[in-house]
This record gives sequence, C-alpha cells and structure tokens, in this order.
Amino acid sequence: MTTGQPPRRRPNPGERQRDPERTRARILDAAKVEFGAKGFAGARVSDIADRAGVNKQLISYYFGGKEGLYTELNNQWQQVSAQLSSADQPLDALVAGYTLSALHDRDMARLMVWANMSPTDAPADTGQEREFLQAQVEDLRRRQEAGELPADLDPACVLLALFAAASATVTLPRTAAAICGAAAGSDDFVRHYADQLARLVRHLGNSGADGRPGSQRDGQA
Amino acid sequence: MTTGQPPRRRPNPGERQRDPERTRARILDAAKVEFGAKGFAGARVSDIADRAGVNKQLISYYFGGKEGLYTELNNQWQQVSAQLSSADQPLDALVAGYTLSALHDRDMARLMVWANMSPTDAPADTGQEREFLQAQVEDLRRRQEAGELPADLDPACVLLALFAAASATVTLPRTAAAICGAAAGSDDFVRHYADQLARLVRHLGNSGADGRPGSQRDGQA
DNA sequence: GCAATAATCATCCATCTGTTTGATTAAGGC
DNA sequence: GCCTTAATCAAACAGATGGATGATTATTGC
Repeated sequence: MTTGQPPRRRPNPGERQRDPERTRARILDAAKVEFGAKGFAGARVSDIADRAGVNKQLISYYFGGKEGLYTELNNQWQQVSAQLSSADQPLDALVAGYTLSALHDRDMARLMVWANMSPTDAPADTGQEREFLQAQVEDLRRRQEAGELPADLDPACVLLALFAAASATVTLPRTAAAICGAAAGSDDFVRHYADQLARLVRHLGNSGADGRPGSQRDGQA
Repeated sequence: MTTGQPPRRRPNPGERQRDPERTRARILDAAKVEFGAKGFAGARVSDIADRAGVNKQLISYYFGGKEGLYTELNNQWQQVSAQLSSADQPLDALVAGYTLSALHDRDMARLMVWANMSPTDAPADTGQEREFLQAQVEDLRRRQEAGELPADLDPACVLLALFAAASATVTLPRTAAAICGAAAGSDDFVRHYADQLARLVRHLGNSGADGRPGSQRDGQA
C-alpha cells in the first residue's frame, strides 16, 4: 500500500469541509439519481451515500432514513410540479413544458413515474395536483364547447392521453429507443418530441372544425 | 392451538395432489401479480410463494430462482406482444387493442412497464418488437404521404405518443385517477379510454386535409 | 485560545431475503 | 406390492441491507 490513508478531501480555500447545506444537497441529488434509476425498492442507501461521497449514516442523520429521504424528494417534486402547473398557458405549451421538464431534471421525472406506479407510498395526493388537473379538464371542456375540440371526445381522456404522451420518453425509454433510434434519450430528441406534441395538440384543436357531429356521446357502458 | 397440523390440502377427487404443470402455472400467475404490483426489486419470493400456495423453494426448483422466474414472465410477454403486433390492422384498432391488453392481463401490462423502465434486465429486445415498431413507423409515413396525417408531424413521434397514451392507465394510474376519478382503474373505464384513443387517432387522420403545409420540417436542432 | 456543539465517520447489529440442503412422500412402472 | 423417481416441504444458511452506536473532529461563539 503506497497510500496509508485515503487523502482526506482537502477543502479548497474558502470552502468549508463541513457544510450541512452542501451535504444535504449532495445527498438529495444522489438520491434523486438512484431512486430515479431503480425506484425506491431497487435503490440502495449505500449507493446513494457513495454517490454523494458521504458516509451513509448521514442519511439517517439528515433525513431519518431511506424512507424519509424518499419522502423529501417527493415533496421537492410537488413544488416543481406546482410551478409547472401554476402558469395558465395554452394546452400545447403546457404539454410541451411538461415534456421538457424531463430535460431539466430527468431523474426527478423518472422518480415521479416510479411513485405513480408504486402502490405503497404517498398516502394521498395533497389534492393540489388533482385540483389542477381537473381544472384543466374543465378548461378543455370549455374549448370543446367553443368548437376547438371534436365533440365526440371526452376531455378527461384527451388530457390523460396527452400527459401520458408527454411522459413517453420517461415511462417507455426502451420503446422510445425502438421507435426513434438510440438517440431517443438525448436532449435534442426530447426537444424535438416536445415540439411535435405541441403541434399534435394544435392539430387536434384545428380538427374541431371538420369533426363530424356524429354521435355526440357514444362509447362507454 | 386447536389444530395441531394445518390440514394438508385435501385433493378433490380426481385431482392429483402433486401436479408440476399446475404448480408451475400457479407460481407464474402469482409472480405476475407480485412483479406487476411491485416490480422486480420490490417483489418478494416469499410473497409469490405464499400467493401461489406453495413452498418457496419450488421457485428455485422450477425456475432456478427469482431472476429465472422473472425472465420466464418476460418471455411470456414477448409472445403476447407478438400476437398483438402480428395482425396488421388499421392504426386506430392497433392503439385501441394495445390499450385493451391492459384489460385482459393488467398485471402483465404493468410488468412490461416496469421492465421498460428498469435499466438492468433484458439484455436487448430480440429486435422482433423493434422491427414491428419501425414497420409501423413506415406505415404511418406512407399514410402521411397519402395525406392522412398532417405533413409537419414526425411519424415516429406520433407513434411513440400513441403508444404512451395507450399505456396511460398502466403507467400513470394515479394521474389517471386524479383526472378521471376513482373509476379510472375499472374495466369499463379502460374500454371507454380505448374507444376514445381510437377516435383521437381517427381525428388525427382526418385533420390531414386541413393541415397547413407550413414549414415541412421545422423544430429540432 | 477554549469549550460546546454540530457534523462526520467507522463499526457493529438485527433483520430480511434468496438460495441451499436434506428429509419426506406421492406417482408411476414393473 | 415394492422401488425408483420426481415433487414438495421445513429448516438452515449466507449475504445483503438499513439503521444504531459511539467516537472523532471541524466549526463557532465567547
């Protein structure tokens, strides 16, 4: 052994070597990556700590354990989500923005999908997101009555379809790669895809004109 | 203890009490449910065995362990998938059928999404599914040239969006519930949603006529 | 400078989890 | 009716994992 001691990280001048804020942030970032990649059950606290470059005990120290860390990230997402939601922009911009959020923070987006699929966690949405979504449904319904959307479509279903489509690069990365080539994960592709979705939404809006009146409400049981 | 021995399952007359086929099937079914609900990392071998009503050792006996069991299910999915894919039906029917597959076997559908999001497994798609998807892209492109699809849309992106939308009830069950109410998980809703998606696809097709030629290829970098 | 405190670390520990082992027994051929 | 074989099970095992303990040391207020 040439190096008896792993050289303790020498703090750059002006940089504290103990910095709770920085440590917390590092842990959160690392956790986002790990949870995002493997989900809650698949992620390992040791891996998170290693990635953050800190002792794993600090996860208990700062967040009260794996679960607390996960919860903290979920809260963090709710804030991001609220920002995405708050601005009342036209639908095409909303969908595109949602798609692009995967660009700014892909791990967080992945995390949200894991959470969405997992049965155990998040006792219940605060209702905040639910409210926003239902407001969007109402908005869509108004546009539909104004003729911007074919009359035989259920606004709720359209909105659900759009959100799912916006999440595509996150929820179905492999399928995306199979359809669009290996570059499907690249930032450029995500931008391209977001733009395409916005166009698609606009086309849906246009097509309201030519929508044959048809059976105004068929389907379902 | 009133019952010294848990009464060994009495075989109904004409029913063997040892039946490898049956046992294998029971394990596979149970595994589908557990893996579908919690993903590979979250599922527990004990839970699978309990659900199947067999000793957990049989999982090693029949499938060589947890991983082997998972692999077996993935193969099983590939067959189902191939069936869904093979019939060359119009796009709206394809999308609706894909959506409805969640109805026939929701757990399997969930399993596929977990697999799609997980980094580690499935060394690579056999290419079979990839082939099918790219053939669909080509088909879409032809229809586009025939004027059935707005000229400024990228067929690959449209296909990806449609597949993601078709998977919505599986990938975003919570969001679905938030948008469409608690019934979002019910069979009736899935049917309704599939119908709606088919309509949406048809509207996209129609709107090809009114699609302003616009910039034939804008966006991206 | 010095003491108090907060941040960090190395080590240990209980528990959980997937797999292995070895015994038991139903099924099927002779 | 035996005897081999394959199916099943109960118990034990080894490794991993998340969390706890106690010691160490930087930071800060004085």
